[in-house]
Amino acid sequence: MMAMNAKQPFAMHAALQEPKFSSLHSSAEAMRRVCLPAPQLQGNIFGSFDESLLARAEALAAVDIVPHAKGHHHHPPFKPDATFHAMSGVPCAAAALPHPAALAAHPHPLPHPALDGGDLLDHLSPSLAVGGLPEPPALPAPLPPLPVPVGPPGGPPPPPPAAPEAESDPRELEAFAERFKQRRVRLGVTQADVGAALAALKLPGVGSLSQSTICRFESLTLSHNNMTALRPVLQAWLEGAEAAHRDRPAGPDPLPGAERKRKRTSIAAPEKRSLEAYFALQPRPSSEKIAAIAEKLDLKKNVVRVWFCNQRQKQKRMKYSAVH
DNA sequence: ATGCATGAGCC
DNA sequence: GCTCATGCATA
Repeated sequence: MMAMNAKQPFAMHAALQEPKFSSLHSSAEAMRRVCLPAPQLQGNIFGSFDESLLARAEALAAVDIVPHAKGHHHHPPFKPDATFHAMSGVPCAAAALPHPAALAAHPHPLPHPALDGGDLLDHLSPSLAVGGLPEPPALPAPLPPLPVPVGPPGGPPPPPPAAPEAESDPRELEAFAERFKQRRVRLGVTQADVGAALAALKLPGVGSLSQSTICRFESLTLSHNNMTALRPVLQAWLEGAEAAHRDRPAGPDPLPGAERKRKRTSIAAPEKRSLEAYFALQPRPSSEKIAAIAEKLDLKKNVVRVWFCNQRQKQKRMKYSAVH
């Protein structure tokens, strides 16, 4: 018993979600909508081929994707990887950024949609030809090793929270995330520590966060919105932590305590490959289709449903959803 | 560092 | 049922 969720991180759940970047998201949604055939039409198309499509996806997955050649890897004519496809619309954020390091690279199995699926996949690629993007060559240093010890001794320490009307520039966030990590490590603090420490800040509406979230923040694997919301909080912590560090560089070792419970079902590789193939064909399968897939793969329907949700969510992570 | 999951809010 | 922010459990 006891309150397992006695905390309430942000009051920003829905409140902060759409308001600010609604236009961004809307456009993304809009595009998706435009691209997707009408629900009924969808049913039409897939209705007729339903089984053949599923079978295809399966066959696809079964036949396997990577022929692990010795000479070289693989060089698909195009990136079918649905997970990263959305990126094509973000030349500014991802393409123009020479991230020095970090930014976990995800290994990607890449299903092989070099078939009819290609047609279906077409709608996933916006193929947006950005005409005249006012890309300011102003790209400050990739990242200064140690920016500035924000702390004028004796004077009023005005911690600049952020620009009044900050544009939440993706590059700015990237830079901050990286600096944050460096300084955090410098302080000898773990991601988990940071998460826990946030509660002590007693910022309105801010509780603690998990190691996962801190990690994701540092690796920019959060939505742009999420990154933007978290930045001020983490910045506040960082400043406070560095200040405290100047006082007493050593602190007592934190709490160990632990209680485990929850379990995590893991989807086997073959099943995962099938799911990826299905996803490439149809990222938003109907409830019925999900049920069918679940049955074929011998997985619980809910597991499949959640898997699709998570896949979609991945598509929207900062790196490529930071569209403009 | 990430995969699968939960839960809130919206439709 | 979906999206989003987040987290537990794990590779």
